[in-house]
Amino acid sequence: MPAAVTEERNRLDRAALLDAAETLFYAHGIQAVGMDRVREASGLPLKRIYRLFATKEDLVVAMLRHRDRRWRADLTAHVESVRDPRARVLAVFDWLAAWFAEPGFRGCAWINVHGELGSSSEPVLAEVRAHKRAFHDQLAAWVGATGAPVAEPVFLLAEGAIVTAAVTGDPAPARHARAAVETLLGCAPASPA
Amino acid sequence: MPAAVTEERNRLDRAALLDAAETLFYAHGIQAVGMDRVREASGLPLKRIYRLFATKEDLVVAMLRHRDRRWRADLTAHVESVRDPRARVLAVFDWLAAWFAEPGFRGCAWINVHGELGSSSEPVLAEVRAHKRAFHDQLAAWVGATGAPVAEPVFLLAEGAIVTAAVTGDPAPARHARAAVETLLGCAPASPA
DNA sequence: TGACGTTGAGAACGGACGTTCTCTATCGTA
DNA sequence: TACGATAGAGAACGTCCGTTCTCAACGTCA
Repeated sequence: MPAAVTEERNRLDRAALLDAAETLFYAHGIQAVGMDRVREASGLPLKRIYRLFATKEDLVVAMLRHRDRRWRADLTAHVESVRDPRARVLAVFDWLAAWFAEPGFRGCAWINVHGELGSSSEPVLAEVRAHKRAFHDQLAAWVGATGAPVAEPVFLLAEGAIVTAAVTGDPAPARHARAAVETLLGCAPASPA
Repeated sequence: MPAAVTEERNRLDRAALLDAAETLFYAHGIQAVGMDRVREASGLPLKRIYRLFATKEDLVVAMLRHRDRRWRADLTAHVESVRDPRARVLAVFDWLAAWFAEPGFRGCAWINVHGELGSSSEPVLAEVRAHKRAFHDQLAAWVGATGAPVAEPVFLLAEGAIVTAAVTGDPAPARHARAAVETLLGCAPASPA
């Protein structure tokens, strides 16, 4: 069998596996989902799964990276379809509002996994921090383009809206955060610490 | 044995058990801590534990309620030692900053447990929502006393600061949130949606 | 065609979990 | 002192987990 064909098959199986793992782990948490359910959902034999990822921890890390790429690409596509810098920042919160209203929304996958596993897995913790830093830096760049020095509070409002929408099951926090961001962008306060 | 003595013993054992459970569950998560570790840490025989709480889920719910009482009482004591309404709201974020800097800080116990168990346990979910609503309402009362209609964003900034401090391990979000709250309290915007 | 490396399907393994049971010791009461 | 209910210590039970192993089927190349 040509190596190129094997490679292509691995690529497709990896994608199917990561999609199945993401759906299950996001919906139920990591420890509540056994590898057998991942096998069942992905349609891949357990042996192949373990050849693609040596341990469940490896699969979790890869799943988080997979989700990170898609999540940030979707957000960026939505936000950067807008031209005006202030409107861009507000568009972040419109995107959040739409996300919160999706069926099956269960908050931030990275915050959830951090709450569940804590610091018991160094690679997972690193992945969580990498995602949050990437989101923070991206948001800070969009806020920076408006000239208002309010990147930190805008980030905190986004994070607060995500966890609050998750816990309450109500998408309203996106509206509240958006209104506050409008105020902050318009206030031009002395630069914060 | 007089009933009163038995009652008193149960009360003391319950308190020791809830303290031990809180420490373990907060540090490592719910599913990662077996009942045997709770027994070891509390010094109580397994049989007595199961007479006080019929299932692990019952223990988790009671532990969350126990922590809720202490957490909100500590916060309230700190905040209400201040007189000026605006200073009271800012004192919330000073208290958060001190909490974030404590050794062993691992974020909000209720958000963590929600992320871990999701909606797989109805009683736990209810306890999480009850805590968040109580904190929200308390904070809204303090913000309301300043006359500024910014209860929602102040709450979201607090939540965002808690999760961000937990994930990054850095207490700085408390300062950033505090600075933003000062701005919001001073801005007097048109009342938000 | 025939030998062989690799695969798929699922059983098997070792351990951990929540919960219950056994057995002995203890204590209050007569 | 003798007895019955209760408590403590920990073994035991049934289940589930992550991971590995077995074994039959298959496709590939001499």
